[in-house]
Amino acid sequence: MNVTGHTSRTASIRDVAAAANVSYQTVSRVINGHPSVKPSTRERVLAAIEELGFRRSATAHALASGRSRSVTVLTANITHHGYANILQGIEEAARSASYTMAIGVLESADETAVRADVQRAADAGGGLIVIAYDPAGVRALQEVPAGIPVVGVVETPARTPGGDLPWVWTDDRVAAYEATRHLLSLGHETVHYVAIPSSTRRTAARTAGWRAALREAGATEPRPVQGTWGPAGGHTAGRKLAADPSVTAILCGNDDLALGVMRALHEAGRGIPGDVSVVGFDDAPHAAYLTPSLTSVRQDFTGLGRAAFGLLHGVVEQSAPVAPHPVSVPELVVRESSGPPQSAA
Amino acid sequence: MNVTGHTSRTASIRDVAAAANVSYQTVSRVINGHPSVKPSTRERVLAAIEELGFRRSATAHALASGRSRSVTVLTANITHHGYANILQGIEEAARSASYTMAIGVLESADETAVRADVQRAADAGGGLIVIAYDPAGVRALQEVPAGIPVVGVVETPARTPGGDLPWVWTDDRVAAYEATRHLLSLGHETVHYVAIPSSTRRTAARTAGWRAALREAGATEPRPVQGTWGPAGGHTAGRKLAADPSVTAILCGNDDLALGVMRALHEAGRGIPGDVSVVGFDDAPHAAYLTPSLTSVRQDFTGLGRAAFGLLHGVVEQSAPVAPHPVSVPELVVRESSGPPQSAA
DNA sequence: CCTGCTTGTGTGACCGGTCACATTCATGCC
DNA sequence: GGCATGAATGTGACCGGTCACACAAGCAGG
Repeated sequence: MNVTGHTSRTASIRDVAAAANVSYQTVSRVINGHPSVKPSTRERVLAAIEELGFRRSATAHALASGRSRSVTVLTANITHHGYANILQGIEEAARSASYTMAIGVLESADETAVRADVQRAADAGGGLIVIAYDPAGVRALQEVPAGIPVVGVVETPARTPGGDLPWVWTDDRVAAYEATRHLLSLGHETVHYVAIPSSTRRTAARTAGWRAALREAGATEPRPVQGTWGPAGGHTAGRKLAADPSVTAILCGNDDLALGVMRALHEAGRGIPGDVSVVGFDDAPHAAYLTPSLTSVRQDFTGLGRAAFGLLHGVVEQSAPVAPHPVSVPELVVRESSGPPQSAA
Repeated sequence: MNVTGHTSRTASIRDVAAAANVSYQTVSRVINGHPSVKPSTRERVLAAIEELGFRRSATAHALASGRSRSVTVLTANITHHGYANILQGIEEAARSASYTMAIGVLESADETAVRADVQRAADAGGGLIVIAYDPAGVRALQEVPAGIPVVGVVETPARTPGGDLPWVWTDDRVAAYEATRHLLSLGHETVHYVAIPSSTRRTAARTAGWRAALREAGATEPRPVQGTWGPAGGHTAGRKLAADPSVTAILCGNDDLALGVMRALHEAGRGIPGDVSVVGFDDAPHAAYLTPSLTSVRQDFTGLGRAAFGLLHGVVEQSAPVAPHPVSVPELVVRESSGPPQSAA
């Protein structure tokens, strides 16, 4: 509110200086909390600031100081559970560090498109966080020009080619391994897997963990069924699996996929977990409320986002040592959708 | 990639000028596509730009020109279906207008907290879009200082107090009305309602539409049950409703709420839609894949987001006339979760 | 041939801050 | 008393662009 009635335009540092009868530099000192300003002067300046409704321009500050106090997050998606919660975590951490968060959505994995997106993000000036869970993200991470501080949220850490990269991740491999072991230990002969689209064909962490558990148990290794991110993909995959009576246990790359699979099984008249056990991934909010409730692997995406920002902050302020690290250990939450196979029941 | 091997620091307009042997102003003309530059000169400048890897600083551009080409979206949530898809729509539209999208999450509805958030967003310089579906958002919308271009995504348009405000919304009232009529026409005596937290106690559009349909049909009007945004709240509400055998039809403020309600009904041994019909709201991706699949009201949140940006763009460039408007008409999607009451079956 | 307009280009100021350095004045110490 | 020292404040340049205007050259018309 402007009590005096008319605010022509936002007041600048020099306007304040004039009003307080000091130099602009003194005003700068006051707003930056510099110690050597006489208390009486400070008072005067603060009064002028208040009176003129002065607010320091973030743009000018960024230009002059070189520090922009902003992060741009590059991601191929913002609506799915995992992505959205990572964003949430980044925002939380950013806000408490007085940073601003911008978002750039990678619409296509096409090389030139991604390059353009990365450039736009880089032009913004601040640091970058790239969610590299998919081909578009992976490519974006590669495409970031040198010299720009960047942190990657990745599926699997690379085998550190040239030193440590500022990356964060969760241990999906172990998570999938545990989930698969859970099903095997219930007595299932083997476990089928409906995969999320992965960042790179070869190193899908979840697939690897699943496979490792099967191999270790000497179980047969079915071909993973390729899914999408949403329930529709799960439904399609589920229909195929439902047609095969030998299938008694299915691990899904995420909870939406699991939902679609469960629906397909239901439509095919197969009971859960009576005929087929289903396990999801991520423990999205709805997993616990499905009928049957869904056994899943809980992931701390928000914490992952916070960690990503923390790492970036360290890089930018080059205070903290930059070390990549996984965040929390995923935790298996057993619910109604998984049980022993019928023959063993 | 830098083929020459070493990029000291990002080249400025004057570096390019020196390399091309022209004045910085000519470089400025080239990058802005000004017509009166001799083709040969333009070539030379472009070559220099390419060679030095010059990219115009968005910060400096914003400061000097006064236009920042950025939107900041203020919202209390980014993970729920509706909010996330609005963001998605805004981003799409923003990207195609070469705008940048920043997000500020309103953590609390507390007045001073909201004010601080709004200030931070305003300091960024660009336009503002406020999602005012909840108390925090509504307050934020009020708190935006005059002179800053802002568009509100609101639940219900105000009865235009002082002229038209730049707002967008969907017609939730009609949507809830239709959904309620659907249930009544199936033969239900009345319809219970589990509400989402609304922006203001009095003018919840969904509640109003529901109530209008009941009144029109001469049905009794049960007290709406207050829910939250997530399935947990629906579960709590559902337990109460499940305990009342007279309840045969429930309308839920969103699909997550409906999920929780369905779970509670199931736990209480009540069949859907045999004993109780359930209708959701928003038609989230999982609605179609639940068992039973959920009757819901489809909302075009992405389109709403795009419209919001379009309106803001019009305000900022003051080209298009600024008129508030609802976007699409919500559409009822009937699925398995709603049917005639048992007595009528 | 001079005026007048267009095309192509350069100069200086400015956007709203920060930074490095200069200056003034009051002390403290020898 | 003279001088180094630190506190308090001011000055000019600069960050990387844009804007308003000046200016030179080319070509038309009178």
